[in-house]
Parts: sequence; structure tokens; C-alpha cells
Amino acid sequence: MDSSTELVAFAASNSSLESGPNELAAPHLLSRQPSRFKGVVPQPNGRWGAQIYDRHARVWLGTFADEEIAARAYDVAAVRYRGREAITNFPGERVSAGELAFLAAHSRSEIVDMLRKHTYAAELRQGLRRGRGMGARAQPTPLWAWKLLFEKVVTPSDVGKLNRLVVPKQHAEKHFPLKRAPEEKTTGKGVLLNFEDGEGKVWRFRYSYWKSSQSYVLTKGWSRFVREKGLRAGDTVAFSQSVYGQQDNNQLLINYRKTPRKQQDEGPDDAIAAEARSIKLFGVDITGGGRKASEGHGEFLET
DNA sequence: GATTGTGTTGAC
DNA sequence: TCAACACAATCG
Repeated sequence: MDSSTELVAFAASNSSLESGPNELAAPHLLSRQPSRFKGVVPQPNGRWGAQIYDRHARVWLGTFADEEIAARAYDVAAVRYRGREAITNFPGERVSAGELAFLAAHSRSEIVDMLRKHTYAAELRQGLRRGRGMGARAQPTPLWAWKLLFEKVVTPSDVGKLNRLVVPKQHAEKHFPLKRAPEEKTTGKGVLLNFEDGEGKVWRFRYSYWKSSQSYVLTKGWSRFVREKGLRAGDTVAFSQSVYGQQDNNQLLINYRKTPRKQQDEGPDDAIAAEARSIKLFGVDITGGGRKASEGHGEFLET
């Protein structure tokens, strides 16, 4: 059980928004303490959960190591669900017009998803950067703006229950240099990296080096990506880097390509659908998959 | 084994 | 609507 993960820091960490791994002091019964924030509930392990109620139903917004971060997550959801005048934990911090537009451009479930994945801040920043005028809706960075770093045909274990993708050593050391961390500065295991996918969504994975197996891996967050993209052994994932600002923010992209399969081997959806799903023009999906017209009625912020 | 987040209940 | 509490489902 030598899970000895060598903790290291990424040379130019492309973003490490908010709370790192939990760094609790006394995990035990310290959790009973109720939160001083609205929409925040203590978790048995000392962390904090955020939730909001929508029409009698609880909407879980995720768990956070920091109580205040959880409170901010609630605030974001409150504004998205109840509008600009919603009661929030930090009334003093006005919501910018840009953020309001960003919120309006995404469905409630999308915002909740970002909060749960802890990528809201990153997506907002990205959304504000492009979306300039009013396009509002997060547009994917065009494919020509990316430089391919490397690809990997995923193995069964990469898409299995292990929640980890082994990054081929040669590529890892060349493109994702893991520099020794300033000792204790690395509170958690490894480093958190954000990747934009072909649809403009942001994914966050933990990247670290497993000493026991002497391999570089993407762990936390990986299985969620596998699940949502329906990745299967044999499919290909590609990692690219923005051709812009090398030092700026080191934007990273993760894409995937499904390998055609016999219908009998296909899971829930067939190969036709899988292929149609990947037809894109300059990074923009022209197949019409589009947004899920979920959500109830009477939404605020909906234009 | 640890953590998440759902089930459920009872106040406000 | 909202959170306290218990604990099953899910995760790492």
C-alpha cells in the first residue's frame, strides 16, 4: 500500500484557484460546528458543503475545504437561481456585469456543475476573456490556436475504475515538467491543472507522480471526464497547448477522438452517434448536439 | 477506509 | 426554505 505520491509542483502552474486539498487541523468532532454562512453545511470530516434550495428540492453545490469558498459557491448559485437581488453571503461584493452575462449564458445545471467541479472561477475568467462583447456563451478556442503536444490511446485501466490516466513518461517530462515543490508549500498531493476541452468547458485534474509505479498520472477529476465523454479503451486523448502566451497562463487543452467500433461492442450509444458527435468545424460543433434544454421555468437571468 | 451528498425531519 | 443529522452510495 505504498501510495507514496511524490509531491511536486508544476513549473508554471496554469492556475490553482482556490482551496487546495483539505488541510484540516482536527478532523474529528470539530465538524459539528454549524456554519456562519447561508447555504453552507458542515461535513463530518471537517469540510464544508454548499447547497441551495430550488422549489422544495435541494441542489447540492459540492464540498469545499474552506467555509468561505463554500459560501461564495452558494452566492454564485443564488444569483443564478434568484437573480441579481438574491440574498448572498457577501452582499458587499457586487456581481460585475460581465459575470452576470456569463451566468446568463449558462444554464443552472451548467453553473452547478462548474461549482461542483471547482472550475467556476476558471470558466468565468475564460468566458470574460473571449466572449468579449455579448457572445456571452463560452466559445471554444479555435483549433488553430492550439499546438498539439501529444496523444495517447487510452488503455482499459485509463478508463476503468482507477480514476487515473497514465501520462507516458517521455511526454510527461517533456510537456508537463513536474518541478520539485517548495517543500511544505505543496499542501496537497501533486498539482491541480486546468484543461479546456473541445467545447470550451474547463476540466480540472490532479497531476502527480506516483513513486511506487514510477509514472506520471492525472488522477482526481479524471473519471468524471471519462464518464461524461464516454471514453473507452482504444479511444484517443490529445493534449495541446495554446499558441499564445507561453508564460501568460499556459492554457492547456484536452481533446479526444473515439475509435469506430462494431455496433455490438458499442455501449449505450452506437458508433454512428459517436462519430457524429465528433464532427467539428474549427472547434465548433456543427452537429447540433447543443445545450440540454433542461431547467424549469421562471428562470432569472435567462434572456 | 474516507468522503460525498442524499434521505429525512423539523424548525422558521 | 433551510439546515441538522444519519448514513448509504460513491470515491480514491
